[in-house]
Amino acid sequence: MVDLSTDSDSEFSAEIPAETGGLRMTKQRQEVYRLLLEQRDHPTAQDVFMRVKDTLPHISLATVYNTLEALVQHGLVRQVNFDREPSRFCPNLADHGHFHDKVSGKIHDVTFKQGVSLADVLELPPGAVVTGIEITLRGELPMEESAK
Amino acid sequence: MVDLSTDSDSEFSAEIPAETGGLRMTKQRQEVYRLLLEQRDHPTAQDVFMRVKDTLPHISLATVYNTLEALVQHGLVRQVNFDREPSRFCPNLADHGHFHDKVSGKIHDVTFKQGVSLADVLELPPGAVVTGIEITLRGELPMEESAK
DNA sequence: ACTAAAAATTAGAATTATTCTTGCCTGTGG
DNA sequence: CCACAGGCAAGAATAATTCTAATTTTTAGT
Repeated sequence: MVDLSTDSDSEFSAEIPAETGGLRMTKQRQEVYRLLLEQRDHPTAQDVFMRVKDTLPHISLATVYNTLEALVQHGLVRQVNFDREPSRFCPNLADHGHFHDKVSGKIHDVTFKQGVSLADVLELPPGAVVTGIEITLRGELPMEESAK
Repeated sequence: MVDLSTDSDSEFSAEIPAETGGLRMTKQRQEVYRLLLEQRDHPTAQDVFMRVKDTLPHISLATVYNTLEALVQHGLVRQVNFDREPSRFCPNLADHGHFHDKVSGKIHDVTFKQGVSLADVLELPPGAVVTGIEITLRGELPMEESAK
């Protein structure tokens, strides 16, 4: 317990770190987030659960779900869905889509070419305000590439 | 699957109608398919179930699921997913994406502008062979338009 | 430090969309 | 008529996720 000054006027303690989007960083959230940043292979909640147990053996699956939701709400992580498969989680915040390789089962991030905007490509309903985009590609990669 | 005739000569019975992609058309399948073609508002399996009961009161939900799956397998209908919501079904076979209006809850088909190909826009992994694309937009439409 | 209030965690129950199982029915060909 | 294949219905089973209730941890005030 660090004893903070009991001084009356005083500056307030550090504002919530912008980096975490105002999310209180508990052990569990730190570990889950760190793990997502470290292994960027788009794990499911189950995957995260199994991995995080190495460092936090007592964590519960519910906490993993709660944590992932909190990270998503606070904009630190994106939730990605393929058909009806379990959701996957991705710490890449840049605008991007996902290529799902049928052969290896791996998912690759796919960025947009410079200078193109989706509006250039799609016949949007007039007046539409787009707040979110999701692009999913399915296909195959030659072996050498999918081993990447 | 389809049993090809083992007969030596003989004409074959009428070829499977191309229109149905080789799917045997029962009452249930006809109704479900007709309904999808008629009300193109991207219904869920539940929606279809409720609607089709008007004409086939004894149909079961399992049959609706089976039928929708069969229609999808045979390429007559597309299955569309938004996040983890129940799947929706869409008889529009042309390449298109979906715009999900938060306000009205309605889903609008979004076609590609002429002459653009996704490969022009995305930084695909080298060698990638794309077999399927899914584009989902989320946002809002001004009132007049969403009433359309 | 002491305490009350707020937020997070946990374990397990509940929910929900979907799939599976089992038995019955129907249409077709021999 | 009989056998067989495919379809259908009803309900059970499954799987991902969410909810509930109880406990623990953190925060803030004094």
